[in-house]
Amino acid sequence: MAAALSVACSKCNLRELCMPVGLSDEELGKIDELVATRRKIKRGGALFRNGEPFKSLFAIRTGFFKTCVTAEDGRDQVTGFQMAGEIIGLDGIVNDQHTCDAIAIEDAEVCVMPFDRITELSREVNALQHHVHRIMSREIVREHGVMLLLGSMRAEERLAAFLLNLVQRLHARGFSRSELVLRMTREEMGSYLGLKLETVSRTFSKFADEGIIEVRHRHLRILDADALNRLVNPPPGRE
Amino acid sequence: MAAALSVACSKCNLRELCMPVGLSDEELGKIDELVATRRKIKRGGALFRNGEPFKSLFAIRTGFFKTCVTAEDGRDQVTGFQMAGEIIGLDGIVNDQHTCDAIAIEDAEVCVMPFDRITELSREVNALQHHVHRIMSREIVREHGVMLLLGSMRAEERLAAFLLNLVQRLHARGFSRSELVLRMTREEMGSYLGLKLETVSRTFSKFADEGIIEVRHRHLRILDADALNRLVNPPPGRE
DNA sequence: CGCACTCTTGACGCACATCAACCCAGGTGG
DNA sequence: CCACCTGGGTTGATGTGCGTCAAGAGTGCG
Repeated sequence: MAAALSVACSKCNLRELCMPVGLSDEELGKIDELVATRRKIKRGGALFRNGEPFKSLFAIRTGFFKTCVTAEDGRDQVTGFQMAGEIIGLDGIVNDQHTCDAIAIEDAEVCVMPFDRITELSREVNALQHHVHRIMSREIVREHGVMLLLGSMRAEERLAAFLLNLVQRLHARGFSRSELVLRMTREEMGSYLGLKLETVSRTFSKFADEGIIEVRHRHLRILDADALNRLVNPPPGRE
Repeated sequence: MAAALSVACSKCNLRELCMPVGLSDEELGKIDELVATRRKIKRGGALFRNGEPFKSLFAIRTGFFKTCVTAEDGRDQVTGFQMAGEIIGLDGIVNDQHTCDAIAIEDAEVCVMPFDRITELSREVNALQHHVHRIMSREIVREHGVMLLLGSMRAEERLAAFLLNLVQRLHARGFSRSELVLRMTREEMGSYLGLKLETVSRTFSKFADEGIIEVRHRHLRILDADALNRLVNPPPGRE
């Protein structure tokens, strides 16, 4: 019943990111049956779209996604950027259909995990059950943070928070703590941050002038992470 | 083991709001053991606070809550308003501690559902398992909507969307489709909507001038729901 | 009755949006 | 290999929606 996959979950180097830890050998064996198949998505392609029936969650193996919701009048809002090891598709569970678009912003590959397999297995494997709960809860908490950002931060603070979050996640995947390649356009960042692309661009330039970062197109180097941190959490003294 | 409660879940008139539907008698009996106890919270009191250990989810029986996250520098952001039948506390699951404050904005009573009972029982009762997933997914989708609102709507659109959402939820609980009492202050609405209280007040006045609503303090009557709808989803023709 | 809190309204300022011109890099085809 | 084109990015000038500051009215609780 286990599909012939190039790499089983139990052997995957992203395991600690998307799977529960501390499983017995028997449980690991079961977990390997979670992933039914893999799917490759070209840059610009959709993993799923608003309105499509929900059947599976997806674990990102390689590549980068954005998710966006679209208002009926066409305005849209990027709700998140997802990278390797992250789970995508949770929005579809409530009504058995997806409520946002997931678009690859670079060539990507995902592990397809049929949701009914997940529910079945999480009745047997407690760690998996807890893991599913944690992933959903984490997403809720992340969105709380975005609401704080959108609701009460200024442009510089938003961008600083965004950059810090990005490098932190990349660092957890073995990349540099100070250097990164922006996978998304200024417009996509702006949409996520509730800003226009010109404002994003200007704010980058301002940070660069102040010696906080170095930007060349999509290559970004953080020179003064403390300065960014101070922007996000203004220093004690004025409130 | 079942606590002596005034009203069992199986007999509760809010059952269809917070519990799964279509249970067998046997399952209903089990569900009745979910609620360990009840807790009353006075207006202004906290159900839980950021940093407190997470043990239970709460189903609101009566009253009204707000949840807010607080940045390290004191800025805070209302992330939602919750009413009877809604579940609160999902943010605590990831790290076994709450990451926001839940404050009663009017005298309230909640059903305390220990999370380990929930996980245990949802291994036996598939409908409960699915229900938990749906509740969390619904919260994620709701927050997507808030992000759209905060990221790309103007003040009037935000307030219109907020009012429509409120009456719709109240209507689902048997209240009027056009008349409501605002349980929260202008400042709390503002925080939720990413606006200052003066802007909220002015926008109310503007709506009233235009004959869309009638406001007297916290009593609000919607005179022209279509006008509000048009604000949220601008009519086809200009985009 | 009086105090504290909430709400309203006005005047003014600013952060960000808008509009517009231009640059740059990469891909394509002759 | 170069000319061209297209999409992404930067930067400046100008506009405006909402924030800020301030004064005062209404409401309800002790």
